[in-house]
Amino acid sequence: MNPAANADPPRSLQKGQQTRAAILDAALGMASHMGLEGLSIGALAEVTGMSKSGVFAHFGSREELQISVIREYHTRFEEEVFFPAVGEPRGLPRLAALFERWILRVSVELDSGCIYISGAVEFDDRPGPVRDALASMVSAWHAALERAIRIAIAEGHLRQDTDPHQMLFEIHGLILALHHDARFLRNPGVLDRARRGFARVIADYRTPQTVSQE
Amino acid sequence: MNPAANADPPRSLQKGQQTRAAILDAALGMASHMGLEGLSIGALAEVTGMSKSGVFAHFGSREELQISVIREYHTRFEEEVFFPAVGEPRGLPRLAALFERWILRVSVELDSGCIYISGAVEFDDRPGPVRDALASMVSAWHAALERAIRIAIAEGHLRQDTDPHQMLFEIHGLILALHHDARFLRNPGVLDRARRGFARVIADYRTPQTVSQE
DNA sequence: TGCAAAATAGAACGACCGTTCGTTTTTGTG
DNA sequence: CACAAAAACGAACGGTCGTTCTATTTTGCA
Repeated sequence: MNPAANADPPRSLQKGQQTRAAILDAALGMASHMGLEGLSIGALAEVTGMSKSGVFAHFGSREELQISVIREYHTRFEEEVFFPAVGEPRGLPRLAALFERWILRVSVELDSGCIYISGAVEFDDRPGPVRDALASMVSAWHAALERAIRIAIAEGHLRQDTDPHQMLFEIHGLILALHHDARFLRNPGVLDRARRGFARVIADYRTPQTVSQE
Repeated sequence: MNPAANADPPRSLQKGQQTRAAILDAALGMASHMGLEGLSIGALAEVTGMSKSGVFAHFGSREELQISVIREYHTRFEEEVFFPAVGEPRGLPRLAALFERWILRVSVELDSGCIYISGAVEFDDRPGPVRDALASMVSAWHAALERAIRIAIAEGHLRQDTDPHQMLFEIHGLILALHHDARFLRNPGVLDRARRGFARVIADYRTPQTVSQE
């Protein structure tokens, strides 16, 4: 049925790693739509044009496939959100860049979905390696954000008595609300709502004197 | 295996409605843990001590079962969150009561899960009657909240230029962050974080003069 | 170019799924 | 008490799932 789908394969990777990457790419797309629990090796085989056992052999188990997908998502998230933003100046500019890239990632994902968010709901009651992998990466991301907040405090951009945990909690809420309203309710204009929410949070935690300084 | 589980059945309902209610109760508990997609008629039959076909006959299809669970959750949510809160005085007191009961519902559900939230993630990419039922009830709840905000504006408790949609967006974010951090990350003390976030939102949208008035 | 190793295919498995159907039990009532 | 209606059962169905095995093909290197 499927005309041979491999066009100009780059010679940089071994064949195995190459198809593994292709499978992982398809799996990430599938998990974004159907969730990590919606991942099916059979469907994945159909999409990639290989046999079920061929797909299976690359991961050894469904659970390992799910974890691989999580790791792949983590890598992309780092590349598209974290690394570009840490190039910004320390303090508020960096924090704002992190947030802006974050909301773009979540809302570009109008048709792809954030695995961190959907995974958190899917696995909040399912102990095991998948949940552990997911939780550790979400926690790492939150820790990075909290670090950015602490830097902004140290730089004098935010009030000295700012509770970084609390501020992160509120910012994270804006992301989750954006995800919910954009993907589930399909409300238009939610991206700007998230931005306005962020501006209000920043305004609240900002040092009074810097308002006129900048 | 299972010793006859029906102890003193109330005579108010027909037998059919009675067992249907029992099934629905078990289904709600199961859906809270495994999600609406995790609902399985076989597992439900085992829990209630009846046959698969016996359970099935009460709903006619798995989809209808899911919708029934959503409706049941809606009813309980109304009873435990909405109705008691609308007894409070119009304006800020009522809005605060709605929020307080809401966060309790979400965090008491440390071991039961909010179907509105998990369902939104599960069905954001799955068109169909289940998604429609879920969306209509979530929207109804949001509309009720927005109404409460508008009343608070009309009462003069909140600034006249308050954007109800925006404020709802931010409050909803607090709920979602609470749900995420409590259930997935299992962070302690998140309930108070949600309360502090709410207080900050209120403070921002409050009419300046009322601060000293009360 | 030849050959071991890696990659993929293909068939089969046991388990669970939702659903159907015919039968049996239980219910409520005239 | 009898009897029709409602409820519950039990077996079977076609399907999909993850996984295992053995064979076949493809790869990459000596």
